[in-house]
Amino acid sequence: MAEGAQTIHAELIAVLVAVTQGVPRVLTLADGSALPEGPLEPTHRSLQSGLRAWVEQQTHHPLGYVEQLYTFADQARSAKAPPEGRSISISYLGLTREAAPQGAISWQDWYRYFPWEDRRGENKREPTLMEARMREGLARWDGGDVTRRMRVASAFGLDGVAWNEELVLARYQLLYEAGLVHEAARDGRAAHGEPVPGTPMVADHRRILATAISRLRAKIKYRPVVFELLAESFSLLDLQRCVEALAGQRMHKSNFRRVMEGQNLLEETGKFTSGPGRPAKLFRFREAIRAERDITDTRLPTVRT
Amino acid sequence: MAEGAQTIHAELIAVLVAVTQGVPRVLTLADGSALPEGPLEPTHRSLQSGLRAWVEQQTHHPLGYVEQLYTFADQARSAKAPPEGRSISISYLGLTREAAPQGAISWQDWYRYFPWEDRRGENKREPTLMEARMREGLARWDGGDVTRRMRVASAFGLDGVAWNEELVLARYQLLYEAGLVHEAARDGRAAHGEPVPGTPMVADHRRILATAISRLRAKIKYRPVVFELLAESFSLLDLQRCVEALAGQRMHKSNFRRVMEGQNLLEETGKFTSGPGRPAKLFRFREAIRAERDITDTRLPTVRT
DNA sequence: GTAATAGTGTCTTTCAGACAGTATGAC
DNA sequence: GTCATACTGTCTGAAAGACACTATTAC
Repeated sequence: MAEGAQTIHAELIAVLVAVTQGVPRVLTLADGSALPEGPLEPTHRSLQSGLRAWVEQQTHHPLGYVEQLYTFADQARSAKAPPEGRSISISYLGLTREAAPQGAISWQDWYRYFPWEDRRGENKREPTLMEARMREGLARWDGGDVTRRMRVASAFGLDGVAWNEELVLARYQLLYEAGLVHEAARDGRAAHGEPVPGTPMVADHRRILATAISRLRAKIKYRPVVFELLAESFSLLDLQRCVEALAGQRMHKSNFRRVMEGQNLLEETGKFTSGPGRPAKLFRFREAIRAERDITDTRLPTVRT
Repeated sequence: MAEGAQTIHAELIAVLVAVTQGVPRVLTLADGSALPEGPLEPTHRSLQSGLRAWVEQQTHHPLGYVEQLYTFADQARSAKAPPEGRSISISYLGLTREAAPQGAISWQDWYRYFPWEDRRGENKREPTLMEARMREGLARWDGGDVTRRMRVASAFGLDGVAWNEELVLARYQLLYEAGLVHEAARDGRAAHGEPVPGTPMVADHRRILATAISRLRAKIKYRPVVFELLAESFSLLDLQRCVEALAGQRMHKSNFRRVMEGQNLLEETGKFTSGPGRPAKLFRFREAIRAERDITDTRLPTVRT
């Protein structure tokens, strides 16, 4: 390979997630149209510490868990980059608790961008209007092509395939290809129907958010990271509601409890909630687990209500 | 964040994996001391296509499956970078079949770098000399500290914890911290015993390789990518040997078959092997699966012999 | 008492893990 | 026949999944 002497511009993009009262939220610019990003500083020792420093300065809140997501450097992204150069964006997923945002940022319900990913309210299973429109557009796009139809069926859980909550990115990608999200029209793609509900974002930020959600939904199943999103002490139902918020699906109470209690991740605080109804035991996360977060296994049930 | 006007140098690092006759192999420079890497070219449309083009030019072999691994940009890495700038390395995992290497590269058994990760020969379970030395060094390092001892136990499967073959990176990291790999001494770390067997690599290449192995061992369990490593048609035992090579563990034959056959990933070719012993049915990978590689679930048994 | 929320007991089905067996080729 | 390799049948125990039940508070 020859000399690579072009000007390169490197940026960090953060997907910061919190869960507040059963709503998964993501930190965005004030109008909710973009994820926060900033250039990589020469003073930063490493990418991760750079991101941590920057986020904590912006939100005045410590960042519990940080994980690298993906690095993008497509030429297509370079429109906003230095004229003769290339822009590299390194995206991160971070877990926190929500705090009053400082400056030109705000917290948004992430299902605002992906309404079809929230299936917690759908017990009766009569397909919603949105679902109907989505299926129709996708059917028009596949046009009978077997491969396309199979991709749609696997991603959206049709034709006898079960819904898999981790396929957030695959679903967004299909909707984009079928021209059913606003970004597709913006990028000059042919539409195969009315755009599906859901707020668009700048550039490929919505795709990055989809990547983050996919990753987080997969991660909580085998690594104890949910706790970064919860308060110091919490009831088992708080924990369940938090997981359900992330997964976009309801779960069986007794199974959830059985699985959580069998793993020795929690310890009782001895305190209880108050208010109407029977008081709930409060738990905390065992301290040792935090240290071995990357090693310790977790399991979660996959049960729908 | 202020203006980030430093000179940035971006490189691609490839971890190319093939499995040949039960040996997982990785592409390295001729002497096996480093992974192949090259600068990101202005002509490359995207990172992935840049890597693909470069690898296929080097190896004269198409690259089946490519996945981004991790992006590094620590200041510590910048020693070899432009004097006043920063170096960003984007690493990729790629799966191929082995071909005669062209130029200054070669294929190496990956267990050459991680002898402790190959547990296929250990039925009788008397700890090897290497294992004994490793435990001794790690015990000296933990020095009775409970947190350290628990990290070691979880990573290496001691004190009643089961061995988890995915924790390749965690194990390497612990050995590094304990000063038991050559890179630790090179970087000026205190040693807590004789270095463990295993060939060192340049800079943090061995850590990158550990990341790749971890990722691949996890991936084959839930996504059908093993097939990128196999010939066009193969027997079930070929498939099993390939998975065992990657996982570093033996598996039960009948369970393996039951699981593979229950998934509708394979189809019979109608042909058979010849040679001594009963001929084996030859299978091929169903073509539809390749298209939905990223969506289709796989399962593998986790069984030790 | 009722309403509301917390928490438990247990049945069924599925499947991972384990082992022992039979089948078909070369010689 | 022996040896070598391919393939199959079936038992067991631990879970996931599903449902119905009891317990403790506020009012």
